[in-house]
Amino acid sequence: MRFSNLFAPTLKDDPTDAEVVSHKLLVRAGMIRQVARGIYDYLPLGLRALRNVERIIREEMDRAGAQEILMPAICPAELWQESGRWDRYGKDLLRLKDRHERDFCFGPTHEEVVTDIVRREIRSYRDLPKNLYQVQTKFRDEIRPRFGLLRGREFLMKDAYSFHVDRADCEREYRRMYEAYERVFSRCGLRFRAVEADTGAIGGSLSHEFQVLAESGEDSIAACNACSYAANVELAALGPAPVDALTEEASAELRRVSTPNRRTVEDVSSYLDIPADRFIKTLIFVREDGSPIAALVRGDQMLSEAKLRVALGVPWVGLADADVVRRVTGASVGFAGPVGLDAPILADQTLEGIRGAASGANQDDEHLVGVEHGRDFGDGVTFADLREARAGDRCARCGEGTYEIYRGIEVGQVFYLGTKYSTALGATFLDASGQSQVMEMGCYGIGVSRTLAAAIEQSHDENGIIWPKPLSPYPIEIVPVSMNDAAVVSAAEKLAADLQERGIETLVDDRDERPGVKFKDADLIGIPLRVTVGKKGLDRGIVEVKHRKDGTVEEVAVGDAAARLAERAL
RNA sequence: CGGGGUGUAGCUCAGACUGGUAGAGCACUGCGUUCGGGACGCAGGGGCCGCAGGUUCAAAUCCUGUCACCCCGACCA
Repeated sequence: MRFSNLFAPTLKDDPTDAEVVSHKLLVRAGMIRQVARGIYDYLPLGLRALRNVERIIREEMDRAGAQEILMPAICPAELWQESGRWDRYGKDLLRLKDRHERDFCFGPTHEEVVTDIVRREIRSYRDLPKNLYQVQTKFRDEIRPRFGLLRGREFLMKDAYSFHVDRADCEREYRRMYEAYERVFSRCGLRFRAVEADTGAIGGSLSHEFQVLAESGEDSIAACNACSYAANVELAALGPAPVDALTEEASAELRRVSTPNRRTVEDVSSYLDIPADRFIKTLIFVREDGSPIAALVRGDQMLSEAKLRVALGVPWVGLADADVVRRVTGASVGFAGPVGLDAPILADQTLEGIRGAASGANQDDEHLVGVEHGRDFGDGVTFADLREARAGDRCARCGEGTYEIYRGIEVGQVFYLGTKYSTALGATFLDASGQSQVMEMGCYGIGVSRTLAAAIEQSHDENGIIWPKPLSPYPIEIVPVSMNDAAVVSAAEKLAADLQERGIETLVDDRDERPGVKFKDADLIGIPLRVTVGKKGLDRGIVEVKHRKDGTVEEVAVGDAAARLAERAL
């Protein structure tokens, strides 16, 4: 490809609306342009890189035995009503009406549609298992799209769904997909970690996320420094042992103290001069049916909603609004406490046996001090692992190591779904004995466009993108230093032709620009190998090969260049 | 949805407080000089100052509304 002909409008300045580096660089390098909030054009270079991610995914999915299909982007409401998600999915679901006023949605995920295909066509255990995948544009009307391709509303996703005769077979496929994902992300040149994950709105009971390690990531993951266990912090298992000896605090008299308008742990802590870890933080939640529940964690800890859901065995909980809080506690938000509270209470296990603690008094502008588990509250309290893991917390899996916390960008997730959708939609088969059985399902997603952005988050410098070789729009860029020097131009063109003969497509910067301009753009665009063809080199019979990654330059004899480059480009 | 911010040339931004001929740098066009890390000179082109109302002799500037985009929060593969 000749640069003079390429549609790659590069920019010198960072666009003001971009915050993270992948967004800035993708725009500056002329690879994407925003069309609307969270919706982007892919220009030629960006699209080529995106296609590379797709290609790797397809190769590994096919290798793992999955089959590609393509489902509609626009899906009829009926299927979503059948699974119950039409009402439950919320505003992320973009709903549309056709000219006949029939309801449709732009598919944010395709469990319903794929399950519908399978229930209509598969009747026998002999037809199972099946793993069907697609690479498709999805739309989720996110509350707050941001970070360019990392959290768009429209995005490219690979989603796969597998169907099985029993759980064991489904778990076998789960492992196969897990391994396929490891290959995909390794081939993309990413540093990543597979972590145990929450199953969220999709449902199911076993799940791993594939997290690309990057400071700009929106997820926090906890990884044990002694064993192989890693999990999203909202789920990372913590042991029952208290992190410090709260129970050794002397028993104290229960007293009521005035705390006018001090609602947060921080406020009350500084007002009463009691450290935050001596507080029992009481959060009121409601379940799907509206029934309230109180969740207790220490004042210096963060409650994990995911862990609370798991402990309750429910798919959803939400923080109660002010009215519910008043009804349950008799006070406004900020003064809830476990003593005398008339609601089921779940408490983090580190609170078991706590003494001399402070908590809300269930009365406006008052707190209690000297609170003691067992003496002042405890009846009907269930202890569970409810808090978010922090750096230094002991790993509950091995009991040896402690957690280190990393930021991650979730680029893929695998789920064991069980029979949630197959039951709702009636995807059944006849087993060997002629009995009707419900299919076991798994689902497996990769954010294709997000993976592209994640690669840049992880691989760039102050001058621009540094593409991992397998993702680069072109393997090699050739830069003739001057277009006015016939020898330079013809050497560059001959090299491009020789490489083309070897099946390697190059980007040749044939623009009549000053060398500095071409070098800057080459760095920005980030192609891994840059061949500089200049008079100085040609006089000595060499061209220069510069590695984008580390800036090293090697001189290669003109005659050997094509062969040498062909080796390196592959 | 709540809080904050910004909309002026393709990009980055001045101008607004104090109303009076719409600006700079980069980019773009032409000519010339230059040519190994974002050159220089000369001459040009390019604007419904987000949109709609209002105030005024006069509005980019003041007022009201509205739309878009960005940030923080709640939410989320």
